[in-house]
Amino acid sequence: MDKKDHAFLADETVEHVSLIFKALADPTRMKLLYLLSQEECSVNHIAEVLELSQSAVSHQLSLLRNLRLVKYRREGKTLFYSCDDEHVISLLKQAIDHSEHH
Amino acid sequence: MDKKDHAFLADETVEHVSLIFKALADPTRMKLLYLLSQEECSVNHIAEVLELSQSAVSHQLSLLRNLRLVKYRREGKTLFYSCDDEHVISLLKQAIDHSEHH
DNA sequence: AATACATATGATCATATGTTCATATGTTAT
DNA sequence: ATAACATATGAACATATGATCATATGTATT
Repeated sequence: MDKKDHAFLADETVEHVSLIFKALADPTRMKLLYLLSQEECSVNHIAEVLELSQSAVSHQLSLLRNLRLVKYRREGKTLFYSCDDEHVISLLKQAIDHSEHH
Repeated sequence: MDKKDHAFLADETVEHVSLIFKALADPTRMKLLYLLSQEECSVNHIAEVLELSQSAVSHQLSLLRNLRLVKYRREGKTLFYSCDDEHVISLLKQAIDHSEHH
């Protein structure tokens, strides 16, 4: 096929999909999203469960918020985070299933 | 949920899925895999179509080969690469479709 | 065997990424 | 208002990553 005849992806699309996959590709964020796909969590709870510093969790949540992959609600001093993109969770779970079944 | 009660992902699974998503997350590799999902290509053809150096393409193909995401056949001096993991292509196409339709 | 062509590979370098540390912000209770 | 708690944020640092350059390998042709 000639270059000119090719079905190209829009740069915008490539960039956006790249950001989503980068978000999923980091082990910390993957575990974090997987955890949030199971239950709504406070920042401290995430830190405890995943054995990470509060700061590390908060930085990662900031990145995931910017991509609108997570949302939160406040209850007193505590913020409860949850997933905000079912499609991305679906991609993650498909990849996990596939990997687990070789 | 208590930490001990949690459905954890195996480290092995996390690592493997991370490698797959990392492969998909780089714009160059994403375009490369998308191209190969449409047609079998020689290394030089990929380089021309994607406007990359032969070396850059070869390095990326090496990474994709190690992950068994691509395979190749030889015809004389030329190597023809193609996709070797339909499931990963499916993940990529889902992400692209979702991104294109907002 | 010598040359040309297609591809692969190692080293180097600049940039991106994730963590930590210190500190700031926001909320509640006293 | 102050103290205590929960979370966020900026700077600094170490590691990972992707491109390039130079060169090596493998194949076909003469």
